[in-house]
Amino acid sequence: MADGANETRVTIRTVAADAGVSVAAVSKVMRNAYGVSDALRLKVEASIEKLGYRPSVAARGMRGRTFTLGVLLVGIDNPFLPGIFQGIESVTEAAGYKIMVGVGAARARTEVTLIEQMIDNRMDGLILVASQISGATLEHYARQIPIVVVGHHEPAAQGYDTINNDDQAGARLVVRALLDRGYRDIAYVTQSDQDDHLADVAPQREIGYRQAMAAASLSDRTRVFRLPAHGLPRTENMTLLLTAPDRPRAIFCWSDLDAIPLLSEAFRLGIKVPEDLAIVGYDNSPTAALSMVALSSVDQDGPRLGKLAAEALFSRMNGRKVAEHILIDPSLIVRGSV
Amino acid sequence: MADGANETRVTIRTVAADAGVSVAAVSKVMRNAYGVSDALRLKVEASIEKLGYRPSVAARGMRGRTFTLGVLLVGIDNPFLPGIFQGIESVTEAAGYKIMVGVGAARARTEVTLIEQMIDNRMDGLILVASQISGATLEHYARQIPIVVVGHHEPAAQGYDTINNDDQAGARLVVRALLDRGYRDIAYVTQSDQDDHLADVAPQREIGYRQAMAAASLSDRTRVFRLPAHGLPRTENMTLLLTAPDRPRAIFCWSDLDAIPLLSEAFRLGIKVPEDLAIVGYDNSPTAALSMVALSSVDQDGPRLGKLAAEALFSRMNGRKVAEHILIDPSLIVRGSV
DNA sequence: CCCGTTTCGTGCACCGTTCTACGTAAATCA
DNA sequence: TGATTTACGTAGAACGGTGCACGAAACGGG
Repeated sequence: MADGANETRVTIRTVAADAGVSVAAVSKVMRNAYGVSDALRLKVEASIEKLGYRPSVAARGMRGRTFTLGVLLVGIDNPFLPGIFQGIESVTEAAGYKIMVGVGAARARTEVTLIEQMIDNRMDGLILVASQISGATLEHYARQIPIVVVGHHEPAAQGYDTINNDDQAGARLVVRALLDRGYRDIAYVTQSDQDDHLADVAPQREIGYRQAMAAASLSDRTRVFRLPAHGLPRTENMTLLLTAPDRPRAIFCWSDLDAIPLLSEAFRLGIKVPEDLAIVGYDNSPTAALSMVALSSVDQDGPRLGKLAAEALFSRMNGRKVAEHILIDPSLIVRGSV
Repeated sequence: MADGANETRVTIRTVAADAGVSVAAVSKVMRNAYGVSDALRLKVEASIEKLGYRPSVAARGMRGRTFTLGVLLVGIDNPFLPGIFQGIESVTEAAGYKIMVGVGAARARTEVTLIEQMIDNRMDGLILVASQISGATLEHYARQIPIVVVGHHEPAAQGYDTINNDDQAGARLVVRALLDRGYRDIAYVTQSDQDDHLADVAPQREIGYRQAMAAASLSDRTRVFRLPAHGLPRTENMTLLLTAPDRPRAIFCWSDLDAIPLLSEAFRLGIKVPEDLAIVGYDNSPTAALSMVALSSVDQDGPRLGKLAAEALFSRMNGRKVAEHILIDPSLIVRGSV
């Protein structure tokens, strides 16, 4: 079976033969290791250039490092991923590391498979973004490969690092901004997932929401709506929420991912924003910034999160054993929706 | 240097020792190769299960296949990628293949590096989505690994397959719909890239636009605006275009990626859509479907494209040598913007 | 009962790297 | 000048699998 394409590959041996040196010498040049004369280096580099030699990552991974990092993303269409990804890249590119991406589809099962896949591919380290995987499972894999987690709160974790924006603080920011503008009837809209960990961002934001409401002595006005995570009923539930007689005066939505459809649905129903209903989201997605959307949203500075994550991973790969848990401050971007 | 995590890995030898058989026997079981008794298989499978053994993709890749496909995406924030990706996954998952993603950032240089990266990682095949790489370069890599290209027209390519929606037809669809509604002063807005291949989708759509205008004897009304590909001047150019005294009456924009910001800018400037200006995009992104955006757009059925691409790749991996070039029909989704 | 086939399991030579250990020649020091 | 270093380059054993070639045992037909 299977070939479909072939052309004998240029290996380290081909180069060694061409340059008239040993395989080990070529290897040394590649890794710019100690004990290589300029003459040898030049000879080998010339052959490499001439033959277009590239070392096999697979083979290399069997002994040394692969200079490749794995990045596991929840999905491909989440608005806050591009920023984080870019932040990661800015660091890894400078360090000469390559990135391989896995797309987890927000299913823990898939994510686990991908992590194993990346370990099996001998990546040097892993960054998990908004992973659904439980803390215990993470500890398990963290024993096999350096791991840094973004968008998943596990402040007591020993084996891996976590980098997050302070979701609770972000939520408090939102509630306080709404209170400042005179809103009292503020509800929180969140996703309800079957396997909902407290570690996920949505529950964290809920905590912040409750804290801020309590601080304003509005605990009794606290209301939380949970949207089903998958399927069509999601939109229907939004419509229900928006057309209910006791519709809240202001909604803080866990993510732009839901805040934007919610806003759209409000628009369709002729509900005026913010005159009839104020809405605030989270993640400050590009769509929120569009002038006809103008959704206020919390910005968690994805590029910075990504950068910190990559740096943490590198320091961990270089031997740091004690876990690091970083929390950065989010900021609220106010637009027409409040 | 570097370890940060370790725990001696379960290898094929560990399993062999545990099951009391040879390494080769375990390998045979893994590959369900010929010549394995049920007794042996059971013994080995029990050990695999017990030890939680997973074969190393890297090691395996040095001789056999890795059962991993590489998918190269232009970027991470392009609205038409999720659909394609999902289509690919639907096929590969069923076939028991894993997917590893590379993100090309729309730079040919980066993309080339990623392709090599994937070849070096011994992926069994590659799907390139909206790649910027030239046909000649693709032929080169296609000799090393089976390749299928999506969103890049190269109908004469010999070494690899192309799967596309008919961009010319999609553009004609748009122009005809606008003509039907009485618009005559129809302009095309495209991105202008330094290395602009005719193979890319934007020039293809331009061809379709010109064809349809010519067919309506409106060649003299044909106008094409080119937005710079990178940097801030992009938005400024949009503003310029929208505030020009001879602003077109209708705009067909090469992609929602630009059509949506354009629409947003029009909104900000108080230009009424469609009363003062009609806009149509391409890719039918989720944002276009929002009720306050309501952008008409061409749908190219990403999931179908992805599915076809994956199927083509499999058939190529199974030995097909003659290239396949598939073109599917796009459809126009009409919304409030025309 | 003998001999040619199958069937099953094993030994071993790869695959393309890395890296330790070692030999040799040149450079440095006393 | 002889004894040490130091610098350079090379063998060769890993790494974790695959898959060919081979031998032994079981099978089956005449």
